[in-house]
Amino acid sequence: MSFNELYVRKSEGAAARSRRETRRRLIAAGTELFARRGLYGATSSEIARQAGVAAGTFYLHFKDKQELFREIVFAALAELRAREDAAAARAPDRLTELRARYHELLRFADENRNLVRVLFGRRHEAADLGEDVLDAILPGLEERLREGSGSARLHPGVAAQALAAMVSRVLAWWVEDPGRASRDEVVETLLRLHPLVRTLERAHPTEAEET
Amino acid sequence: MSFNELYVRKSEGAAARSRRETRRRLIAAGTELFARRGLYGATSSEIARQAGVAAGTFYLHFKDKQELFREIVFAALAELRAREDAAAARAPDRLTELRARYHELLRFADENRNLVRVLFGRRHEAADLGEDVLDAILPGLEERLREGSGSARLHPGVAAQALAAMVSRVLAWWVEDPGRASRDEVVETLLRLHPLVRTLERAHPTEAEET
Amino acid sequence: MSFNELYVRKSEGAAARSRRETRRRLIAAGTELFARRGLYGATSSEIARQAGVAAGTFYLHFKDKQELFREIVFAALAELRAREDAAAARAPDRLTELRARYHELLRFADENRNLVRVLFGRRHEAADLGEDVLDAILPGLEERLREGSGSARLHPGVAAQALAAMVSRVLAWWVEDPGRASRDEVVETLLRLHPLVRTLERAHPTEAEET
Amino acid sequence: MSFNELYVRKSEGAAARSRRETRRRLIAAGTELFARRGLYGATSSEIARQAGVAAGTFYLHFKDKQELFREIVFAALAELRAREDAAAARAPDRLTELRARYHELLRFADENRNLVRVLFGRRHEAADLGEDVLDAILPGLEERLREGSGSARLHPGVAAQALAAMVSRVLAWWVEDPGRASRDEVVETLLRLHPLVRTLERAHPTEAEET
DNA sequence: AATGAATGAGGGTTCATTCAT
DNA sequence: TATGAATGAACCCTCATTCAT
Repeated sequence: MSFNELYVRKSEGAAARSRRETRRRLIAAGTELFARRGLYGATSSEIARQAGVAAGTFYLHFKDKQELFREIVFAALAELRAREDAAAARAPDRLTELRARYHELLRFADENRNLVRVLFGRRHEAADLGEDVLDAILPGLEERLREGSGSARLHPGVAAQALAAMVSRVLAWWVEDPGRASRDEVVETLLRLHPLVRTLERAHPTEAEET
Repeated sequence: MSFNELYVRKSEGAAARSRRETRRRLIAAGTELFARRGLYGATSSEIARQAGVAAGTFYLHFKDKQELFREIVFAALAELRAREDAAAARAPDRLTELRARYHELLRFADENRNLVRVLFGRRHEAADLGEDVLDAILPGLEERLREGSGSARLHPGVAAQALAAMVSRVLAWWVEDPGRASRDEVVETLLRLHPLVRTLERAHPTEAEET
Repeated sequence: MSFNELYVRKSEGAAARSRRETRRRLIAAGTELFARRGLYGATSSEIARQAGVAAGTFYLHFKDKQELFREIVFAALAELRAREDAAAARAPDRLTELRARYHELLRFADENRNLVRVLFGRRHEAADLGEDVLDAILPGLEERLREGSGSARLHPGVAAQALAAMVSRVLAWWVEDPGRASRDEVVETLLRLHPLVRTLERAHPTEAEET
Repeated sequence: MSFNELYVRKSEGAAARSRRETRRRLIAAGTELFARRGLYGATSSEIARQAGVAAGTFYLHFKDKQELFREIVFAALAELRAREDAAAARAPDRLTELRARYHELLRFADENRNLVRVLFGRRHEAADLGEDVLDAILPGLEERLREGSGSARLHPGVAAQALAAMVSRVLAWWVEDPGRASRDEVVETLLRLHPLVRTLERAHPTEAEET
């Protein structure tokens, strides 16, 4: 029995490993192809082929094309958020924190261009998914804006939409050709455009203004 | 001959009028259906049906689905621009001009919700088209930013992307439910977030700041 | 205008005629293939090919495979019923009427072997459809049995099921090879097995019994 | 050697027992799923899963899906026949025997509703199998009818088909909802409809007629 | 110019079956 | 003997587009 068990265990391990590897390759292939051709343009068969597996194998790992897409998007979002939070944790004040977040964001984008294209690029076919992604981001954004906006004439809902769009588009634009602007230029420009930085600038004019 | 000519002319006129009318209806139907279902979701046959013509007629007026889409998008853009310029012409200074432009933009959006959805809504399947649209808008934007940004730490390319994204998204968000914010709130928030207004504010702090 | 109308009319007529013809051929091909391979075994493409049209054309005429199947089955049922009723109308008494119905049924079956195979053959994949077909037949059957059964120990529901099964199977069996029994033999055997004929026989023993 | 032999035997015994158990569970799962979803609707993987084994295991026990289906059907048929014969053995005359057979049949059907659905229910996808099943039943039936029908105007082939269909359909109908008719009602109705009972009734009018 | 029936390539998806472990 | 990941053929169906009328 222990023999059998061992055999079974080993076998399961190999199978499971193979399965995970296949899944990983499907996700990688999906990320690239979705980025290149969009949700509609990419076909499940092509993704499978690029992953080096048969067409049917796709459906052993994902219920349908949408599911792979979701998976890719949310995994990316989660990683991004984690990295941003880690970068933010070390910041002494809010302006520094924001700058750190943006730097991290740019670094992440640079390392995951395909992902950025899928997430924020034109050809935003995320369809229903788009809702979910934004619903996951916007409320927090709005909240922070509401807290921080003070007496300013800023409508938090409007500002949240504006901010989210601004950042996501700049990102998508930048990864298309990072030579267009240095990381610092992008970060500093985004900072200047951030609704709350105006307030921060007032509080610490020397730091933000004197360049 | 002149008789015949007259007849032909008249006949051509009627045919041409009928043709133009068919085209107009196809564009109207396309606008609505693209807005409702997106570029991929809307089918050429459905557009034809909604326009009250046969499926094949579609292709007498447009090379393919993309062409109708282009047509709709650029016609809308042109009208929008004309109205904005008209509104801007009467402004005494740049802040007032910008405010007038935004107000006109919001009015236009309110009157053409479907168009806004097609142009800027999620499900931005404009695909290759998106490039063209933005290429048509962004250079001017960038130019103006370059002129106006003065010594500020703003990268014009980045800021142009940010601005375009900000405005287009806020528009798309607002037309989904105009009750979310008053027209004034939207305009004023967008103004506050505009890269150049910060500079303007500095120049004329009383006007923009004291509310 | 009358010219145009005429043209249009003629054109519509030709198109409509062509359409009807295509539909007719799809139905014919479907009847044969469903009979030969069953609902699952027959493929929409094969039906289209056999009808001499492209695969997609199938779906211009029928929502899906099931719909063609339904169409075939109910059209056949309707025709059968009409012919039976016509045959029955001339009968002076119930036994004669029933005999006439059975004779007409056999004649119909002989002329439409494929249809009989589809309707009653083994490989009864009519699935949900089967319900509808039987629901269309059984209630009337049961009603007549209830009226006619008199004091006999017959449960009308059971007898209705039995009768429907008996007739439909015999039909399917017979058309497989009509040489197995003469039309008269089939009719007379079915008559002898009919629940109500026993009663009738009792009433008029001479007519039904003395052979 | 005898030691070794013993060991091998014991080991084989355990393996064989396990194998038989797996097979038993596949058959049980197959019976249920074929009844619920039909031959096409049930998938080999689903049957394996319900049996608690891996997909591949299915094919260690059965050449293919059809084979399991055959197995189920013929095993059921054999059991049914055995029970019927046992019940019939105690009968003093043919009418009593037939009544006993029918009662046993109903009892069996009630206890094995899934089986009845597989065997005789609509969605008769037994396909080629159907032939075999009926070929196994009908000849005997026909023979008995030939013997018993005496001078009556009954074609034995026709009557055999009719009888088989009648009984199998009534069974399938009844197990769907046994509340539709009592066991006695079903049996008595079937008896009245049996080709030979007419003759029997003539012979023993008191028993069969006077109720 | 308009019609609308027809085309046919191509997509997503399923599932019976195989085979390395 | 059992596992279960993988295969890949096959199917249903959609729709942009063509073309005879």
